[in-house]
Amino acid sequence: MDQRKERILGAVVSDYTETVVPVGSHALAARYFLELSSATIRNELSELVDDGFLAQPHASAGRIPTDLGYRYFVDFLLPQEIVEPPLRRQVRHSFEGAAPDVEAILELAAATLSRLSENVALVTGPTQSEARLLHVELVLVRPGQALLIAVANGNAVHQRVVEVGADLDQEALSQLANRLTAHYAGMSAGAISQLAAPAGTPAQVVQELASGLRQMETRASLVIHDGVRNLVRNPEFEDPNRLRTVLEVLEAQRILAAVVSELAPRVGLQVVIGHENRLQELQDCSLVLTSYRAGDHLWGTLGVVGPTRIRYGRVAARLQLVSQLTGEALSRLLT
Amino acid sequence: MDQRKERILGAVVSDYTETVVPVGSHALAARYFLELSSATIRNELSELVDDGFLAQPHASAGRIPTDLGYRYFVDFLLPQEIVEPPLRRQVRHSFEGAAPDVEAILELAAATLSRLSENVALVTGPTQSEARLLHVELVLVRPGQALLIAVANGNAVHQRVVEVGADLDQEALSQLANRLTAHYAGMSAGAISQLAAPAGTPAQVVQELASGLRQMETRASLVIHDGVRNLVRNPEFEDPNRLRTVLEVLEAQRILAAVVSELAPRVGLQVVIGHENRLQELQDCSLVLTSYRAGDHLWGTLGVVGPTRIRYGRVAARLQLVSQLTGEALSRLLT
DNA sequence: CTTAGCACTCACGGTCATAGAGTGCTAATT
DNA sequence: AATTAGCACTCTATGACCGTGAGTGCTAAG
Repeated sequence: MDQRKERILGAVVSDYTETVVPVGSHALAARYFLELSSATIRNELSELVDDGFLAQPHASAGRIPTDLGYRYFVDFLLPQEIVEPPLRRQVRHSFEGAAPDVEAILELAAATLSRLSENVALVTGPTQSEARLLHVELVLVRPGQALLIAVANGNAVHQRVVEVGADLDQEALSQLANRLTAHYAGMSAGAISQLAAPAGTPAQVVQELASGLRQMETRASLVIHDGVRNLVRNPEFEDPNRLRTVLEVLEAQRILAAVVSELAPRVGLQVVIGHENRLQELQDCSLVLTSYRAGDHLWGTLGVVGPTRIRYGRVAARLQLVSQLTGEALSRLLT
Repeated sequence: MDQRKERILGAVVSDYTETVVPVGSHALAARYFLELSSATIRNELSELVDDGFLAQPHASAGRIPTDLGYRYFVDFLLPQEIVEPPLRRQVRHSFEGAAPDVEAILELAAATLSRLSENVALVTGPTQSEARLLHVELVLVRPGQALLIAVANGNAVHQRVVEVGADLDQEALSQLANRLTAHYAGMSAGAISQLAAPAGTPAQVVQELASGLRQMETRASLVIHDGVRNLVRNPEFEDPNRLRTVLEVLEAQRILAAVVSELAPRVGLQVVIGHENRLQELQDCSLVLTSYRAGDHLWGTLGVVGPTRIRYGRVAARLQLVSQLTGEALSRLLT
């Protein structure tokens, strides 16, 4: 793969990405290679097809990149784009004005990312490597039932109604909660389930403390998405069946969570192109993923879903901006 | 509007609803009116067009109902459908197995409703006519900052980091929380903001208590939706622009919340057909809305969005089933 | 009031021809 | 040896044309 071939591949990718029209030798010569004739470019194109980087929709059409072509482009030719400073400022500003609430920040991230990427944005909730119990509270809601509130580091709160002895009044519950706080403070889910509970603690309470902490650790099962409206603008999704296939995945929380968590990069950028997706339903799509981090132990995934001809360079730059701002916003809130 | 005309209108609505093909006099005669000739039906159809209940896509095509036609159908001709017992049982069963968590139940409701209606489902969070404070807790997260936790009736919990005096330790915070609980217990947001706070209470805490309660009262601003994948199956949304228009509303939380809360029926069924929608973007859609209630003071809205030729009878029946089960599930959890 | 009959309308689908973009190959050029 | 001009060929997209058939409205008879 010599340099000229790379330039041509790059030109085809850029051009097709913007126009969504198969690009021919003539157009290339005119738009990108004033110094070459269309015949020369034809020869190169022909070889790029042989090598699997390009394809022809039909014999007398221009070329479009294959998934392999995009892969090469992403791995070796990706232009380092930057987010225009005015846009950058504007986005930063909107994150600074975000409501101090985890959900609100995640939603802002999704909305912003879908706007900036002009595609579908995915955001997972923050995952904590190890949630530690800070505080326990029990509030009587009716005889025999109390609302258990567990607070962990990172301001995570878990609540659940539990059964308690019918003879316990609010006074007794508060005392019990204080004992539990003293007993378990600073512990993780594993430690809690191993340590014997203080005398008189209802069984369900301890169970719920541990499982609550575990839930806090894996809020990543929550995947929010935004920007489906952008998807339908792409000519490749004019076919209702294709669109439906993708929508089915996007709306299936579990599947989506599995896909994202399988791919989630701890650091840096992860790009999955078309057929590289394990999920058949996503084989017309590309994913661009990265992670945000808030503090040392808290992190989540941010991603963009679009057609394989998505503008990788631009999307990557904007994704990284949003990831950084999301991390910062959550840090301010949680640590 | 005599009875025969009504029958014909009903037949056109039913037929078009199922086939999505303009229905002609001949087809009507053959399928629904064996005793009448197509010529007679033609005369009636022609009058129904004059009256505004039907329309013709073009001069030599069959008839399709207008919004007014659907309105008449819904108001006077709607068949009382019932949900088939096996389906009913199956749905009831899935609600019985729902996780004891408000969000989980609402999501189950949305998923179920979109499946049963074969359209887009909308669900708002429960609104409380008047939230009353049950319990206050303050947890030190770092010097000068504490996590304020307010518990109201209906197991509603609000949390927020607030600024407190840097000299307060956890001990002092707990005492303060106890005083606040004693001081404000049983009060609504309005009452709290009027009553003077106990000495030594940081200003932000009282403010936050009141605004937290108000937020609990109006969790209706949360509207979740599911089943967009069903939307693209409808031939009327094959046009990407139409689809996009609707998607833009569905993805705009605020707008959607405004639409739903404006229409939300306190009781019974509310149907909005095509142009009856205030929002221009929804003029190709119909909404079918009802409310669910959990206990005496807690209620929310459930709805279906589909094309104007949605099967009103069937959707209404299924919507009411889901509404009932949602209410029951939330009641079990919250009261 | 209903219906048979009839002329008329119009979308739909198929065929056909044309235009134009694009290719691959060959031979000439540098 | 690489590049390019030239040319024949391929294939799609577009638009014109036309027959078919579903459906209508109107009229006159039952």
